[in-house]
Amino acid sequence: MGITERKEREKENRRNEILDAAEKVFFKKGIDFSTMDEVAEQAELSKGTLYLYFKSKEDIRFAIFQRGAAILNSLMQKNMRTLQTGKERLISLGETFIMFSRNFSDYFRLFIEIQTSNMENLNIGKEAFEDYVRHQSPISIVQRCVMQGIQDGSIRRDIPESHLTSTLWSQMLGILMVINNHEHLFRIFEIEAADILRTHLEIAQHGSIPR
Amino acid sequence: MGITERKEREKENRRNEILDAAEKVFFKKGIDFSTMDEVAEQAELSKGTLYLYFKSKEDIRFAIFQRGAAILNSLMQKNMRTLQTGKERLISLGETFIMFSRNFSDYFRLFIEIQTSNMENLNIGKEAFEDYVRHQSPISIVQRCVMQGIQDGSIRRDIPESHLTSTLWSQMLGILMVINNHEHLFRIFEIEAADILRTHLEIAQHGSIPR
DNA sequence: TGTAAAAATGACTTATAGTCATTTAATTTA
DNA sequence: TAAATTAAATGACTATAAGTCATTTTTACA
Repeated sequence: MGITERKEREKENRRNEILDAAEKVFFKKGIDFSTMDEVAEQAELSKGTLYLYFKSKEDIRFAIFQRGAAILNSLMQKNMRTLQTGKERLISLGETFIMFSRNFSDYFRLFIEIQTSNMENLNIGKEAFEDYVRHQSPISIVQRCVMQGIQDGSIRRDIPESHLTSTLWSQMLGILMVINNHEHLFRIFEIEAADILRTHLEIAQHGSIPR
Repeated sequence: MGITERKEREKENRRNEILDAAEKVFFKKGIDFSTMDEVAEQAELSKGTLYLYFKSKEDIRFAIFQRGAAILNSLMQKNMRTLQTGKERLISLGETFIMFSRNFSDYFRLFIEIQTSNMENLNIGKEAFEDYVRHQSPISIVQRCVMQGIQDGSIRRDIPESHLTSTLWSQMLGILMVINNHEHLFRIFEIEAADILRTHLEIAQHGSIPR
């Protein structure tokens, strides 16, 4: 029964073609200023067909986000590999983010947009979301690093691992968010993205009060 | 010539009536699920009139945000007053945020939504935005505390004040954002909002690596 | 009380996400 | 292989809601 398999493959391909088209359109004009008709035209399909493969415009957006998240994920895994301590690995995660924001700026912007929106009421399939959290979300990597750091003594052991993980992750998200869409702060404070990132890594390690 | 003044007062009142109505509608159903027609009906005005007082739906949303920001601002000022060091005052700012999120949850949610959106392309008047940044935004209070803390020795002096300010502010925003709209993290990690806040204050002071 | 200016109205325009009855293509069956 | 069944694709259509503007109503004032 090779037909069912071929059909499945073709369906997957069509899905990816639609995502390719949507990426082209969305990244060029911005998602909010792009229409489903434009995506359909770029994909050389009718609009109705888009809705056979995706539940909604937001569903497409989330699928593109997942592509970016997968890239980020593998970058993190790779950059971490040679490092020893949990602390070193956590720092490398931060640096990977910076690299990602430079080399994949479209994906990065979308990543931050999705992460900073209320994920509870995204109009997307539950499965897609569950899949992301379990397999692509960087927070699971952060968690592993924190656990390791607590083990190897490079991270404080007097704070519960879950508290530390979610706090470090949240702080980092805040930093990325500001870098991504609060350019006015840079103007007002006359600082650069790199300053804020460096300072964040410093404070997350050593705190802001004198030793 | 008391007439011009009365007219001005009436205009201001009308504006506030519209905001009252919009708050009622928006906070009840959620902004995205509320229509301008509903706001008009609640305000007992026609839709066209709304647009004589506000540029757009987003402009109304931003004006409501400003109301909340003004409340938050005065709470911060008040709670800070009796405290001595910059460090103590910074901590009190964090606690005020928590209090605000509990006692003014609708304003808080909107505050986070606006702060975490890309403020550059909000469809609002430049003046409204400038006014906010200059007079209501909590970041200016943070900055004063940081400066004071550096002076009085309760905050590290080896990091430029502007870097420290924007970093601490960004971290706090990230924490608030996650608390506000990443409930799934709480489920997955089995933690509470209070845990993450407490941990954040601890790390922002003393860092995450062992002393 | 007549007129000019200001404020308010709501029917209308515009824009776009999402639907669904219909058509076209592929696959199975007799 | 022709007919029948199933799957895929279409695009005109619907629904919704933001924002506009010619017209009407109200107010100010001579």
